[in-house]
Amino acid sequence: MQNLSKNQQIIFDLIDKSPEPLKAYSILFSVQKRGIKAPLQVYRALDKLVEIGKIHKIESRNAFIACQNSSCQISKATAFSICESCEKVTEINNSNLSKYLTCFKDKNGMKYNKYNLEFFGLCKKCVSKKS
Amino acid sequence: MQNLSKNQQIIFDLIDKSPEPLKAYSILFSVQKRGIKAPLQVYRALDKLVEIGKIHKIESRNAFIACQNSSCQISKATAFSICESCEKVTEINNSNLSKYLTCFKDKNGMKYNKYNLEFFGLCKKCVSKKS
DNA sequence: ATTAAATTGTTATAATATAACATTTTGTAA
DNA sequence: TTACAAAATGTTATATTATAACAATTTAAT
Repeated sequence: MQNLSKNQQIIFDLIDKSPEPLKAYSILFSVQKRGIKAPLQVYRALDKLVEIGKIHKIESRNAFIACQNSSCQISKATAFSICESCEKVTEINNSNLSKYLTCFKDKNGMKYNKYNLEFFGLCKKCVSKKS
Repeated sequence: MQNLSKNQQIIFDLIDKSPEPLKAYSILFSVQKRGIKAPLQVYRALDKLVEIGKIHKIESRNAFIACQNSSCQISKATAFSICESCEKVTEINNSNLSKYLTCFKDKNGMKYNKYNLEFFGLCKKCVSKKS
């Protein structure tokens, strides 16, 4: 596995340390003190980090999270749980699920090589708050 | 089920007739002749149509498609196949899959009430073109 | 008729993302 | 060790997607 470039490393470190998904412009704001001044610098690093599987994009939130599974692998099978109250996002690492979806074949005869799944609901904490 | 308002109906008809997912600003362009002039008018109709389950948002594409299943139900369990070559999007209606995902429970103890799944790959046509 | 909820109209602006072009750095093979 | 290609960077401008805020109108149920 290749090493990260300077900008990629700066941005990966930030995302990796964050307890919550980060948005591109919030990343931009955070790394301006480190010399990254333009949106495109952020987006290019994000694209690369996604491509090599170090981070994932949470599509429904336009935000990025560090990979929690095997941090160097290209990610073709991603699943997340998202709390609609506190917005906590967790990567799901469940071999039964990934096996089921990787092997899934629909009647349309399409050959899948990738999937992304997002579950929505209330996390434990938020469920108990509401009761 | 309630009737659609004027703007909602105009925009739903457009999406429903389209063979491919439509983006908000392309919708705006198409309906300007019918008196809808501002982005917000489009987004408000889209929000409502999504809420009542007449259309779905394809999150990875920021585009909207008419529901192919039971067009009046609130959609809490959506799955799509997306061809990465021709961008054709099809709603997957597979009871085994929806049953599996609706019942899925992860070890985090979170209570899911909704999911969205997007499969990516090559459709039949595009697979044969490449060979 | 009254009234609350939903919808519409409108202007402005926020948030997300890419185009285009020039330069520099990095890895690798002659 | 130089030369070369690929990757990464820097920069300005702009495209695309989405919402805020406020006023007016329509709809549907009393």
